[in-house]
Amino acid sequence: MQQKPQRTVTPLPTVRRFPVYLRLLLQLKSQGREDVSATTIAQKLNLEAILVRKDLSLAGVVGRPRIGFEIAPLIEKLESFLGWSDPAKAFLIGAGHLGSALLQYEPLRQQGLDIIAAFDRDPNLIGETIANKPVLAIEKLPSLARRMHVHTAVLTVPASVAQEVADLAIDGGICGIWNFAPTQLDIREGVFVHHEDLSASSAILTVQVSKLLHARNSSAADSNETTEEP
Amino acid sequence: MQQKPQRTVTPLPTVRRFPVYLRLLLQLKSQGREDVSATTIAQKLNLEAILVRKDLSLAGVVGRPRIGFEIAPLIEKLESFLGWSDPAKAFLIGAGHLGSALLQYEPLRQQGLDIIAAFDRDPNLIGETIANKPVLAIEKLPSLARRMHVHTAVLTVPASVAQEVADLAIDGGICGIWNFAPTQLDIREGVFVHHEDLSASSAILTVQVSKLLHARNSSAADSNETTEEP
DNA sequence: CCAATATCGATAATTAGGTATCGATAAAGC
DNA sequence: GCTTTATCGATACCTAATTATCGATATTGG
Repeated sequence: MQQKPQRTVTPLPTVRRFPVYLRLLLQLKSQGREDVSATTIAQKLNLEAILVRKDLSLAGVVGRPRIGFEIAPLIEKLESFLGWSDPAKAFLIGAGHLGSALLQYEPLRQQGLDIIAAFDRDPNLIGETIANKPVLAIEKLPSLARRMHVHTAVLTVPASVAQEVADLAIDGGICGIWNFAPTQLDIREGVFVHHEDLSASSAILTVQVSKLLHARNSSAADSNETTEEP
Repeated sequence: MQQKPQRTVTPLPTVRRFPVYLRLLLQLKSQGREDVSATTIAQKLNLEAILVRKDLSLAGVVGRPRIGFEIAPLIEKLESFLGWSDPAKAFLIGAGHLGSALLQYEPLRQQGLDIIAAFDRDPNLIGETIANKPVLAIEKLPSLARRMHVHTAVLTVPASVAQEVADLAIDGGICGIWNFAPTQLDIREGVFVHHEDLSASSAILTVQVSKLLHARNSSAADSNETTEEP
C-alpha cells in the first residue's frame, strides 16, 4: 500500500451533502433571502442541525450567532470546494440511450462536469452531434484526451465492453471514471472509479419498500403516528 | 424526528454490496465455477475478505473451511434477500430523455424492479409505447397504482414539478420513490425516498480527480506511465 | 493416514461518522 | 440599556461499521 489518497480531511458523506446544501442555498437566494441558519437548513433537508453545522464548518465558513450564515459567500465557498466554479472537462463513452440522456442533461455543467464530446463505435452515430456535442470514433479517445487535458470519463457502455473501453480511456490519461455500466472494473492504482450502481440503488429501494409494506400490513397495532390511509 | 427505519437488521452498506456480490457470482457461475472463497471475492472487488465474510453471514449462508461458499445457493440466497426473484412492479413518471433511457434499460427487471408503465403529461407522448411499456396520462396514476398494487415509483421529471408529482404518487399509495430529479422532496412519514443524486456523484468524482491530479503533479516529473523506472 | 494449510466464523478492537452538551455571542424586544 | 433568546462552535460522547485476532475445521498433498 503506497500513497493512497489519504488526505481526505473532509469525510465523503460530507462531500456528498455539499451539493444538497448548495441546491437549497441557491433556491433560498433566488427567493431573496440573504442568510440562513443551520437549524433551518436541517429542517428543510431532514438532517440534524448539528450535522449541518459541522459540515459547514468543514467547508470553512463561519456563522453568526442568532443569525446563521450569509448565503452568498456560503454558496461561493461550497462551489469552489466542489470545483463547480470551474467545471472539469469530461468525455462520455457510449452514446446509447443513457449516454445521450446524460449528454442532454444540462445541469451537469453547473455541477462541475462539462461533457464536451461523446465517443462510440457505432458508425451510424459517429459524426452526429447530440446536444451540440460531437460523437467521435472511440479510437480517437486516447490522443484527444491527452491533447485536450481531459481527465474524466463517463462510461455508459454495455457491461461487456466496459473493461476494454476503460483501459483505453486510462491509456489516454483519464484518471476519473464515472461508471454507469453494471460491472466491476479492474483498475490500476491512481485511477478513481465512481460506480453509479443502479442495481444497488434499486436494492435499497426494494428492501425499504418491502419493509414499509410489511409494517403497513401489520400496522394499526404499533402505528406511532396518526394513520392516514384507512 | 425523521424517518428512521431502525428495524434494519442488515446494515445498509451491506445491502448496497449485495448486488455487487451478485454480479460477480453470476459471472463466476457463467464461467463454470461452483464455489468461491470470501478471499477471492474480496480480491476481485477490492474489499477486505473479512468484510465479505461478514456480509455473507448476514445473508444467512454458511461456508466450508478451505473451500469457501457454493455459488449457486449463494446466488439464490442473495436474490431472494433482495427480492429480485420476484421483481417489484413500478411506475415511471416523466418519459423524457432519462426516463425513456431507464424504460429501455432491461437489466432493471433482473434487478428487482419491473417498470410496467410510464406516465407523462405531454399529450404527444401519451398513448405511445416505449420499450413496450405504455405511456399514460399522469392523472391516471393514483387510481391505477391502487388497482394494480404498485407501490414503487421512479421519478424522472424536471425538478420544478417533482414535488407535485410525488404527492400525486403518494396519494395513489406509492411508498417508495426513486427520485432522479435534482431536488429535495418533502415527504411524509411512511414513504421512503431514494435520491439518485447525480450532482452528489459528480461532486465525489471531481473532488477525487482533482486530488489525484494534484498528487500526480506534485510527484512525477512527466506524464507517461510507459516510462519504465530503473 | 497424517501434516500442512487455507478458510470459516465468533469475539474483540478500532475507526469513522454522527449526536449531545454547554458556554459564548449577538440580535431582538422590553 | 438590560434581559431574553436563537444560534454558533468547541469538546465530549455514542453508535454503526469495518478491521483484527484466533481457535476450529476440512481438504489437499505427501
